[in-house]
Amino acid sequence: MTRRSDCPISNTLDYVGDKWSLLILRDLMFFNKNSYSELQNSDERMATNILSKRLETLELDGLINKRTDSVDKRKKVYSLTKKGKDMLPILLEMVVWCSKYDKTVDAPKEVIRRYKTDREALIKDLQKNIKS
Amino acid sequence: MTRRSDCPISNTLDYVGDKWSLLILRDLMFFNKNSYSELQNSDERMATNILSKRLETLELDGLINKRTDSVDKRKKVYSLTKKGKDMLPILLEMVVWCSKYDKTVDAPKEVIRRYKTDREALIKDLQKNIKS
DNA sequence: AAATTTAACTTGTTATTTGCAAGTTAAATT
DNA sequence: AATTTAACTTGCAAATAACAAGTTAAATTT
Repeated sequence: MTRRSDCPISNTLDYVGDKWSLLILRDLMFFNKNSYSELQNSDERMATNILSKRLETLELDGLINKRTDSVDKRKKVYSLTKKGKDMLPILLEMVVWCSKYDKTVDAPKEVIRRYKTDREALIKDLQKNIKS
Repeated sequence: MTRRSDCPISNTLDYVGDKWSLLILRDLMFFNKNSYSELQNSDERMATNILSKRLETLELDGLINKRTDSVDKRKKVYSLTKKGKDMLPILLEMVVWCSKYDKTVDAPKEVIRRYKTDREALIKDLQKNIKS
């Protein structure tokens, strides 16, 4: 999307302010998914053409990398760049907000607990565990 | 929007995962705007019918309140609920992320500085300053 | 008190984006 | 050689957003 203003929030939304991009980042971040088919099979069931387009723009925007698997040449491996991994705090805050206001949601309790005591360390830990 | 899954991130996006909602919250949060015309005149220039619809759903979702101004009856006053104010950390993380990766953006330096030293206090301060 | 302005919308209409179903291609497996 | 799998693409319908213009009720000006 074209830049709407000089506001950092607006600008961030120009990157990921659509219905799907942050869910792709979530899957790469928290569920260690890395292939097209894994991404397609998440609970929200994104349409294949939309997934394809989003992956393309996320790559163009430098949030993810795409490479071909060295053993299975059909397979493409998607991974987060540093820029992409650095969106983790945004997603974490969404988890925290939602688990406060919607108790029916599947929030990981251990994450919520650690968030309250040592947020910084939690973020580093979570980022460390992301597959490159 | 209808709930896509039980994921807290997906669910948060079902509230505010469109192009405009978070910008409305931003204006109410950081710029102390409270009227329709003020919201309409932000840099991104949202179309009036879209603004109208978004305000309606944000109110239905319990993120904002709408009341009639006591002196000028034409005027509607929009304000954030606690639930809405609690989205501030999400927006703050967007400011932090974007100012790290796009130096051409108008990020408030004092906020970025305070974020690094005392995030907690900064959030409370910013929330305290929001007009009810 | 009538005419004008203002705030907050609504109503068409067009353009863009999303969603669904089916089809394609190249590589791997049977 | 035939089938399956992974990662897409294509075409079309439905939903959403964008643009321009019009409406309504209250306030202000003349």
